[in-house]
Amino acid sequence: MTTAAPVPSSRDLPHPTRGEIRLEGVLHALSDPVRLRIVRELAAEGVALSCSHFDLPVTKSTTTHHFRVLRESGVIRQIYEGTAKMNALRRDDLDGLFPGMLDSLLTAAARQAGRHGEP
Amino acid sequence: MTTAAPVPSSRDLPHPTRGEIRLEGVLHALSDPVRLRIVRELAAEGVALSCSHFDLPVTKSTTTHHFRVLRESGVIRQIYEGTAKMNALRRDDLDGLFPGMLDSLLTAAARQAGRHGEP
DNA sequence: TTCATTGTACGAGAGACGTCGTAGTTTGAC
DNA sequence: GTCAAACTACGACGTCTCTCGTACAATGAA
Repeated sequence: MTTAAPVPSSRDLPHPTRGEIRLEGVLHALSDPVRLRIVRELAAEGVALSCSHFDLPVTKSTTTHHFRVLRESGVIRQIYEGTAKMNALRRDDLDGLFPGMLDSLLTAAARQAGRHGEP
Repeated sequence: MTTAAPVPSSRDLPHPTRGEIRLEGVLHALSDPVRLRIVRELAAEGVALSCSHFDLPVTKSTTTHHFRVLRESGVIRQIYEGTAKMNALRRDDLDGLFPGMLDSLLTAAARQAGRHGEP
């Protein structure tokens, strides 16, 4: 194998195109506490993260479900990388469609998290 | 009776306090097309509107349901005024809790509406 | 090949949701 | 007192959602 080529593994997953992303779907995806937490962490890290990186209060089956909801609503992009599945925020698409919305939602989530419990 | 006093009629409805409003609940409330439409219209008019002012593609029972979801999530405030029930956006509370979020959501909704169908 | 890691598929259960229709209550006007 | 208008309550329905457990598939390493 060569060195740096990010060879994408075989199987790939269905994603909505930018034009297919619906505001209602995005809001629904973010209205679940587990998913909102995932998105907050993705935004905070700024890079793609594997599913197993997250320490969520649900089983693996349920985790898979939540990541699928996020993907199908257009919030994240998922690609296989070896045995891991990497998840990245679709920032470009969301910012292109709804300028400023994602950031104000993330800010709102951070404020709420700050008010209650964890900083 | 006197002339201009906005005498509030007897029965009143349960509303969450500002501190009880949860982001997830607000996002869930706005993730339904009918409710998003109601909120957009309330924001556009800027004043309280009666339920019957809206021409929605659902029955009156369902309309009542949607207004209740909006009220219980903290998005709107409802007060009876005679036989009508007036609905107003809780702008102050939402802006206080989540600065800028409501406006960016409304802008996002307007952009999406502009892209598809009606201007 | 064997094995551990990572994640999926499938089915199931409990509950919430969006929708409706019918019957009822409250209010204000006549 | 009567009546129409505005809205609610309640029950029902089909669907979707969140959750889980078990069994399975793909990958990379030993």
